[in-house]
Amino acid sequence: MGHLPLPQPYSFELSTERFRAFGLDRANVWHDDALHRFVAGREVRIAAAPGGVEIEPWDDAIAAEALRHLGADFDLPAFYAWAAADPVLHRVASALEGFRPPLVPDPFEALVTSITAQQVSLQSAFAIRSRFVERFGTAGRVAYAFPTRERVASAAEEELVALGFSRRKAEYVVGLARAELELDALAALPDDGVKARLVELRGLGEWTADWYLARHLGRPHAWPAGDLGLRKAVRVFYGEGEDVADLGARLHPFQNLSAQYLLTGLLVVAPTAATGRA
DNA sequence: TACCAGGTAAAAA
DNA sequence: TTTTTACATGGT
Repeated sequence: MGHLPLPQPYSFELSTERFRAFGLDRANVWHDDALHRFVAGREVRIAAAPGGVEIEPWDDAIAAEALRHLGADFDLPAFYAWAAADPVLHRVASALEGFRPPLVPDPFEALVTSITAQQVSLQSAFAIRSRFVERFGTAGRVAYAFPTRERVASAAEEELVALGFSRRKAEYVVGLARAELELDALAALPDDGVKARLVELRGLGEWTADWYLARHLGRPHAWPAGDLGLRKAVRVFYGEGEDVADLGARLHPFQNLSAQYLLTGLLVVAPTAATGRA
């Protein structure tokens, strides 16, 4: 067991909202007031602790990956100072002080997670993805290790269809697993380069590439302008007249944090307005 | 029941 | 070149 300090401010409660809001994700299990998932190859339990989190079990590799996973690299004080000039963002950021968007540690997990969420509700996506994780992943005590690329490469598309994947998405996921592209190498490329490589693969479009930049690589300027949830959040917080692409340009250089604050704001700040009837 | 939900590729016009 | 359609599940 180890104590992992995180840059302040940090709210464990707000930062883990995503793991409770949409149903069960077998690879990121909220249980017993803690987040259970595989980090650096081992199943860990991450719980709130003064000034950060406590992690069990503990070693240097786990600590390093957990830091990144928990969003330690985001500069929240700089973001808040900058957001103070925008009344809308200031309101949302103030209500979510200490929210650090978690990053998906594994690139394959990030992409498959996005594919499962294409077009369908997050509730549906979580349900289908959990069945996939249980079928092809490795069971731990509480959580499952997300299926490896190698395991999925050897799967039959028909096996995914049986879990509720559309035939098209089953082809995307197995095709991605079997593709030549070296995912770890993408981290060395600029945003545009990452997107160009990803959208060459069947089933990975601009939306998926944007979320890869935002949720896996943690790139500051990522802005998934086509995302339905983000579009709703912009409508709710900025009003009908606001153009999502224009707003993205205006939110430079904090597009990623802005997008994630607006989306979490839908869950936490304006649950009533989020119905779209406000 | 029908419609919508954190898209994408392929067919049709 | 631009527009339309199919896709599968879960919630309402």
